Amino acid sequence: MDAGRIVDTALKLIDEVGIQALTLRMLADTLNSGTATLYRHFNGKDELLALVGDRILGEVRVAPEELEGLSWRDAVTVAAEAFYSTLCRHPNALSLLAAQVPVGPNALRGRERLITLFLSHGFPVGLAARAFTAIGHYVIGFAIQQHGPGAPGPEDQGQLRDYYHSLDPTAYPATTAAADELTSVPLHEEFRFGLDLLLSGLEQSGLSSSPEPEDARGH
Amino acid sequence: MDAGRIVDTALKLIDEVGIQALTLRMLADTLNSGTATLYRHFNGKDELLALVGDRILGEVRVAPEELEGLSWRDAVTVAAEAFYSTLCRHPNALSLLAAQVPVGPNALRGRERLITLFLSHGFPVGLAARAFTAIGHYVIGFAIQQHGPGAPGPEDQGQLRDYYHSLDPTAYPATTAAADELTSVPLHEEFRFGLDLLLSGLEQSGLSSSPEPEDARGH
DNA sequence: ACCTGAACACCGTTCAAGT
DNA sequence: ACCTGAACACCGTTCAAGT
Repeated sequence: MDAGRIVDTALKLIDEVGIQALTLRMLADTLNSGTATLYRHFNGKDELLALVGDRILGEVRVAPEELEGLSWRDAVTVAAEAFYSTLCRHPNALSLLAAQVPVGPNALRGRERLITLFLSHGFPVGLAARAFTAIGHYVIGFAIQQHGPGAPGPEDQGQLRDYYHSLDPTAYPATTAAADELTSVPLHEEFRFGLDLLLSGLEQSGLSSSPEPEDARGH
Repeated sequence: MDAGRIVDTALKLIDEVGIQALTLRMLADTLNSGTATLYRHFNGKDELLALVGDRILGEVRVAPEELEGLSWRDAVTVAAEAFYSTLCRHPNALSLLAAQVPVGPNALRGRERLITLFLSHGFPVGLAARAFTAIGHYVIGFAIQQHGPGAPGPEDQGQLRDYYHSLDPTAYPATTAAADELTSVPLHEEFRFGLDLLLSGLEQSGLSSSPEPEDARGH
């Protein structure tokens, strides 16, 4: 029994039953072992969960060829979309990526690639670092809030709409007026809307300072 | 013993010892009561924690006069800053606001006010709803990732910088080059950077559609 | 009617005892 | 040297028994 198989099994169980329901006994049973054996490979549950978090980041795959010839804006969009769609594949495990600056090997690799992307398109290092932080936080934060445990799934959007509509229109005129718009937009579109806002803002901030608007969109 | 006092005490304990360490026994002891009594007021720990989350949202205070005469961009900035600074006051409780669309009374009040703000400045209802979602998710997502449990506090930024610097510059050229920039920017400034990107993007998206650029900045 | 001591099934973690 | 059964202190939750 190697550490990798334990982490893989833990992620699979979390995907199936949720992170609250994952138990070291359950994990040990699935591996035909005992809980005490797990402690030979990890210092405790927290350390194991951190490795599961990095394991998820390792699933993000963007082939270098995919980004070739793209403008920085299109390239960042492709990378952010790949990141987001990976996170959506593990809604039950998302909370593992909150509440800490990920420093596992896969987190390092992803950070390196995105910062490199900005630098290679002429962003000064300070702007590249802050753009990375803003976009990284946005992607993870959005995924956690829309897909995390307890969040209404696509089929619960209807319930949320009914709830907004059931409010007193005198007390909540704006919310009831926007009820349909708040609940009808597909989550992926909602994600793209905010991402595009960030990138438009970044594009604009570049006009007054340094990053090249060379390599313009659409080829 | 009323429900409000239980929620207040729970939040105080979470602020002090963290959300993982909060125990119903600890909470009951602090209230000079027993755990079974708590179940007379809440269906279980999850329901109690949801109320603590809404209790935090109730701390966000923005006086209507503060927003008077401001451009929509400045008004949204004031509101987002007030929201963010409230969240920063309860770092140990932030995870309560992730992973669900908040629908408590204070969440409703805040949503109503921000959507009203957009509508009153001429945003079409669809754009107002998506702008609300994007900004709300950004504020909460950013706060959780920078201040949540396990996240390095300001004093740990130095440790993170040392860690980035200790990496092999051949394997991680961009990360080591950006190490100082990734760890030296004050968190509040980093928050403002991303918020400004979102608002700039929103401003730009308005130019090609409908929201009035009337009420221009700076008065 | 309202409260609660004591129990229940379960958790993460440890360690002496096995192989 | 590596594994693990059984125990430890603790958790959220329940309910019969108290007032």
